[in-house]
Amino acid sequence: MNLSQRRFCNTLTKADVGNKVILAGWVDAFRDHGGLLFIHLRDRSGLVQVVFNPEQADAATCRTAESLRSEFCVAVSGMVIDRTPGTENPHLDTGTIEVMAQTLKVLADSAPPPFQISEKEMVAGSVTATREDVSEELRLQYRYLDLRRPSIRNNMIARHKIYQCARRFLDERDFVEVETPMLTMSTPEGARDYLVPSRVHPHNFYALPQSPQLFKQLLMVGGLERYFQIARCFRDEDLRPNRQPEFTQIDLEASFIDEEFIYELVEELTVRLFAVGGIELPRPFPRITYDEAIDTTGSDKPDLRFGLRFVDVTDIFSDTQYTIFRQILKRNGCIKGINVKGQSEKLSKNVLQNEYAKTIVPSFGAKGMTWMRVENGTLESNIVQFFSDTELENLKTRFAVEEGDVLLLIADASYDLVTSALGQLRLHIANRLGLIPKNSWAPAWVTSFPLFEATDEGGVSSKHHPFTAPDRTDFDPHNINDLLALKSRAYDLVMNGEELGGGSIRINDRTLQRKIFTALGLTEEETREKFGFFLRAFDFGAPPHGGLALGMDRLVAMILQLPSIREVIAFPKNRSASCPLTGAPTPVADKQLAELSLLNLGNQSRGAAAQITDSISTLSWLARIAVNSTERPLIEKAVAEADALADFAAANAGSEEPMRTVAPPAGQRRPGDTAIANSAAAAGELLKLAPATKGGYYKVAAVME
RNA sequence: GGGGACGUGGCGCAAUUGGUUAGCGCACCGGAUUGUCGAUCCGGUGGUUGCGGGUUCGAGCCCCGUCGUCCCCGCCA
Repeated sequence: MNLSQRRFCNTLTKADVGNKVILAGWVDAFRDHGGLLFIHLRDRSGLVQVVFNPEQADAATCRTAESLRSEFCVAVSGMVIDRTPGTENPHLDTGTIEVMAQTLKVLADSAPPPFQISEKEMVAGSVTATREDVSEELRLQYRYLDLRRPSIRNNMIARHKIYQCARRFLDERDFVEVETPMLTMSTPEGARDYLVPSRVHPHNFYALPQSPQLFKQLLMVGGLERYFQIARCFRDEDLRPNRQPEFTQIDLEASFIDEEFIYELVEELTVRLFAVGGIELPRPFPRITYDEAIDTTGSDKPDLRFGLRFVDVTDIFSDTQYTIFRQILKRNGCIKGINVKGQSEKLSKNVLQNEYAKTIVPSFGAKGMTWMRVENGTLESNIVQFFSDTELENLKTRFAVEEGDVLLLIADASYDLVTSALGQLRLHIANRLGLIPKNSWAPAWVTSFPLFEATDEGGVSSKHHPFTAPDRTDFDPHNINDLLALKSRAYDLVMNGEELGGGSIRINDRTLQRKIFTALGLTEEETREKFGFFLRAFDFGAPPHGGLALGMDRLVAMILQLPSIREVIAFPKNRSASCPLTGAPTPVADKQLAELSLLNLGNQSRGAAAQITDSISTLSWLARIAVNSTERPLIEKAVAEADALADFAAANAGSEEPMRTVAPPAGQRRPGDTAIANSAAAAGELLKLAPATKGGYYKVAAVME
């Protein structure tokens, strides 16, 4: 059998009847009727039924066929024939024909798979047929078997088609696909980096890119004008269901363009990508400002598939007698609510008061929730008696209430808290009551983000990244309020309450960039150290440019209407960022560590003195406390004494089990009853050796916090 | 980093709430079976209940620890 001439199972049709074909694939199912024997042969394309009939095939072939088991890899040659009337299988694409086997070759036998690979319900088309629910851990451990399952395999193929669609389109629009380095420089801002130690440069590290951000901007300085890349990105953060430590972005950047160019380009791209999945997106994509999104949905990635928009009712209660509201308003708070139209039957008094007001809404961070139901044309609730007729009438008008409506209000002194809690409540209610229409798609551009957000230390940090252009340049980099009022030329593409991607128009002006770094509290020196190579590029005629990145994993999962991005990634990692298939990450041999200068094996290349020096450097680094030259000999002495004591203890310990503590654990108190401040603290010298300060605070190691 | 849940043959689950020899379905193995397609029928193998301690006459079940997985929050410029 010449396998290179084989046909794909699912491509066989009535037109092939009478032809001899060669097939290869895996045994999906077999049914031995004693003599007559059927198998479903599966390859990448799908299934076809192969029949072994002792009257058609020789005895040896039939004997081999009897030994077949699930997942044996086989090659078959035979004649395509019409199925006898009454034996067609309407649930199989190839159900009107079958292949009468002539020869059979077992290419590889198979151990029983750890879980069922055949998705028989696809064949049966029966509502009662459900695939076994296999734990995802097991699926990932045997991902190569999981990938044989038609649904996962089809996800991979669909992803491929989406990629090719993106490439074709961007090529049409004159974008150049360029690869940027995987081994690059650690950037201090943003998420945690994955670090790669350098063997050639001891104690130096590469970082895996969190995104190609700096490089794609350098490509613009480099005159490529239009760049894209399907780029792998790495972030060492804790995982969430739809987050992976390595993920894929379709990353693009263009010169001499503005926001409108990006909106047009990415809308067209997105529409084409969704069309691959047979989804027609509504156009044009609406735009909503960040402020409006927060004000009406409580989210910067609003789910616009359904209503439940926030209505502000703060002014209605300006003179209220209701104590809770009055106190909140006295503190400059606000009151917002949503009208859940015609759902009072599903939201009983009990559910509203005991579930929502007492449990669910507090879990969203709000202190409480006020609810009112429209019954017989009036507002009913547990606290309605505290409100004046005018207040109630105003509420009815403001929310345009009708019989059966339910009003849910959240009030708090903090605007952010009200919008955040009400936003979560909005989603909770919509999910619970099934208010989100199926098969609906609500793309939107979110624009005019704040450029900065306040940090805990009293400064500001970039909301997007420090290279994002602000909407105006006449700000004072030292005035926090001025900075927080700045908008950025950033934009996010959101769909159905998920962020598909985002980007911005970048800064290409040196002076402005420097001003931004000043605002971020970075000194000239820090800036040079962190971004020197990057800023230098902007001394040489950097063109105006901007771009965007789309999260491909989420995008593909959404197009294929799958809940998890792990279904569209060939070899995903689990929640603890490890790979159940390979076991990565794994320990490595000491020798390997030593070669990377990550471990001192204590060989002849380093003496004992060098080791002490090293451990003091390590301690100093761990504690983030500088050790100056006068202190160093003292600390060396102390460490040496501690080592000696440890050796002495080890030598005299005998067979005693080591103890964690010599004294029973108990609360320890300093003697006396008056507070004593450390004199060094009073003099402001307690942390004078801390190597870095920011916003008037000392930076200390996480272990000290 | 904080909180919650789970862990029982290869897989998915049960075990009347601490009481016989830990059951069931699928898978697997053997046999029967010439039109099945979730084939069917008959028979069979397979478990130190994640691991380590403890309480008890007795632990799958209770307690402590540990490992692993999942969910929520923090985190994710």
